[in-house]
Amino acid sequence: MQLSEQELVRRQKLEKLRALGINPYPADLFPVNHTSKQIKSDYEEGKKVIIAGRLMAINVQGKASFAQLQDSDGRIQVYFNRDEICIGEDKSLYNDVFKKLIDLGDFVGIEGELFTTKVGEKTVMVKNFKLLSKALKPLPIPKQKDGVTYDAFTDPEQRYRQRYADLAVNPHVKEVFVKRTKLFNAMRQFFNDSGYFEVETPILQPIPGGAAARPFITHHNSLDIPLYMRIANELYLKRLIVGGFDGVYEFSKNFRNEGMDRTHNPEFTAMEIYVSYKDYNWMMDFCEQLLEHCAIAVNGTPEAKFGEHNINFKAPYKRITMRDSILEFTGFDIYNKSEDEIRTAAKSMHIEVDDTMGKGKLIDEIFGEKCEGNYIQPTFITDYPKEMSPLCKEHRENPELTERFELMVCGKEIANAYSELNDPIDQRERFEHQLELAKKGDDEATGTIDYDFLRALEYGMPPTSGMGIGMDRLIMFLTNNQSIQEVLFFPQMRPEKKKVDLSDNEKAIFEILKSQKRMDLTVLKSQSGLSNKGWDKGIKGLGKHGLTKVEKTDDGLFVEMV
RNA sequence: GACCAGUUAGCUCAGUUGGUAGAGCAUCUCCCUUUUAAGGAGAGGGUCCUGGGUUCGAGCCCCAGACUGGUCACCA
Repeated sequence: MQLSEQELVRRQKLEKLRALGINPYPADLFPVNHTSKQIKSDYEEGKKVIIAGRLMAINVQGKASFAQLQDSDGRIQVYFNRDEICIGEDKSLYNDVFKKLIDLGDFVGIEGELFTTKVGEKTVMVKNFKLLSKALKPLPIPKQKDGVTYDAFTDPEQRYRQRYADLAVNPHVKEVFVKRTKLFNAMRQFFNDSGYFEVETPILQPIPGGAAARPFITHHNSLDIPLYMRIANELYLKRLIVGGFDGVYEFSKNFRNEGMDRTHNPEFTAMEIYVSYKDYNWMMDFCEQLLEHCAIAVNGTPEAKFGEHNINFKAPYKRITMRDSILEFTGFDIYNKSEDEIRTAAKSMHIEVDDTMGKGKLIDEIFGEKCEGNYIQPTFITDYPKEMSPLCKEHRENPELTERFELMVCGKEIANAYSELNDPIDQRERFEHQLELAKKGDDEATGTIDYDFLRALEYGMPPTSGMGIGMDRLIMFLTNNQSIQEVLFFPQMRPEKKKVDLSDNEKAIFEILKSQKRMDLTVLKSQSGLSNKGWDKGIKGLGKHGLTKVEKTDDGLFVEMV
C-alpha cells in the first residue's frame, strides 16, 4: 500500500504515543455526560462537563490553543491551556502529546469547565483529556467564513464511496439522513395510531410478483431452486389480509435489476399498506392526511422547496381522472375509443408507438408524454385503464377502467393505490392476459402466474384498498435533493479498481532481471519488449519502489537489483 | 445504450504555442497564553486516471479503455 506523506506521519505518531505509554485505541468506556448541544442550551459558567468527539479544528497560540470538538449534535469550542492541563513542572502532556501527536480527526475525551471567551464563545476549559481513537487518514475538512465554504468536500464519487467521510465533514449531508429517519418514524407512528400493523414478508421469493421488473436471481443450495430478490411485497401483504389482519403495512426494501440513474437505485425502499373494507376514495383521503403529517414532522411545515418549485403538502389535493387530464392537455377524449383510434391519435401527437402496445399502454404513453409533467403540486390522477393494472379492481362505473390512483408531485409519481382486486376468477384472467401480453413482446407484462396467490384469493379476501409510496422519492422532495444517491447512505457504485503493487510494465522488467541480478540496460530494455514510454514508466517505478538501481559505469548503463 | 463534461498534492482548484509541475488550505520545523476559514517565518509533499501512439521532448496533441457527473433513451 502506497501511503501519503501525511499518512506516514500519523503512523509515526502512533508509535510515539505507544512509546509514551498512551494507548491510541483504549478499550475502556469514556464517561461522557454532556453533548455539545446540551452545553450550549444549558450553559452554566464554571459547570464541570465530560464530553467526547472528533477534533475538527485546532488553532495553536503558543501555550494556549483553541480547538473545535465535533460530536453527534454539533461542535463546541474547547480551550487547551498548558498550565491548566499540566499542573506540575512536566509540560509534556501539552507540548508533546497535544501539540505534536494529536491531529485533526482524532477522537478525544475531555473533562473540563465551562467559560465564555473574550469574544463571547461558550467554551470548555480543558482540565484533562484522553485520546480515544487516532485517525490515520486526514479528513477533508472544509472551512467556513461568512457563510462561504472553502475547500468543500464535494466530489460526488468520493462522497458516495466514502460516505463516512462525507458525513463526518458535511453537516448538511447528515441532516438529510436525520430527516429520512424522521419521515419513517412519522409514517410508522401515523399508521400505528390508526391501528394498523407492521409486518415483515419474504425478501427471497420463489416467484417475483406484485410488479413488472427484472429481478435479481439467486440460488438456494439446499432446496436447489432459484430464488428471486423481491421486486415488490404486494402479493404477500394481500395474503395477510386474507389471513384476517385488517390493516398491514411494511417498509419494503425492493430490488430491481434495471438501469441506474438520478432517480433509480437497484435497491430502494417502498412502503406498502393494505386496509380492508376501504376503497381507493378512502385511500386518497388517508394519503393526503398522511403526507401532510409527514411533511410537518420532517420540516416543521407542510411546505417544501424542490428545485424551483414550492410544494405544499397540506391536504386536500386536487383529483382528476386520467381521461380528463388527457382531454385537458391534448384535447383528445379517450372515452369509448378503439385501440386503433388511440394509436392514430398518439401518432398525431408525435408519440412513438408500436404494434406491441395495447390500449392501456398507449393511453399511458400519452399521459406520460403530455400530462404527467404538468402536475407540480400534489395531484391524484385516477381511473387508469384496466390493461395496465392487473392487480386492481375494475371501476364500479366503467369496465374498461380500474379504481386506481397515482399521486403526482413535480411530474413524478410518489404513490400508487388501488381498490384491490379480490375476485379470484377475474384475477386469474388478468394474469393470463398479462401472460399473453408478455408473449406478444410487452416487456412490462408479468410472465409468471403466482397460483398460490390465486389460491389465497379463492379463500376470500375482503374488499381492501392498498397503497405504495416510494420512500426515496418522497424524502427527495422533502429535502430538496434531485438525486436518489443523496438520500441513500450507500448508493450502488461500480467497484473501485484495485490498485496493484507493481504495474504490468514493472513486473515484466522485474521478471527478466530476477534471474540475472545485474544487466546491461539496453539489453534489458530490448528483452522486455516494452514501448519507450512503457519502459520508462516501468524502470522509474521499480526505482521508486526501491527494488532496482541504475548504475552508470565506463562500460555503460547497468540495472541492478537492490 | 447514445451524447456532453470531468479525472493534476490529503482537500478545493490553476496549468500559456508541447519545453524542469503551481496556488490556497492541510502536513512538518521554529516562534506565539483568549483565537475563531486563514498569527509569523521556513520546509517537505505528485503513478498529472490507465494503456498505446505522434514527437528530440506530452499534464497538454491523437487512439483505445476505466471511473464519475449531467442530458437523453430505458424504467409501474
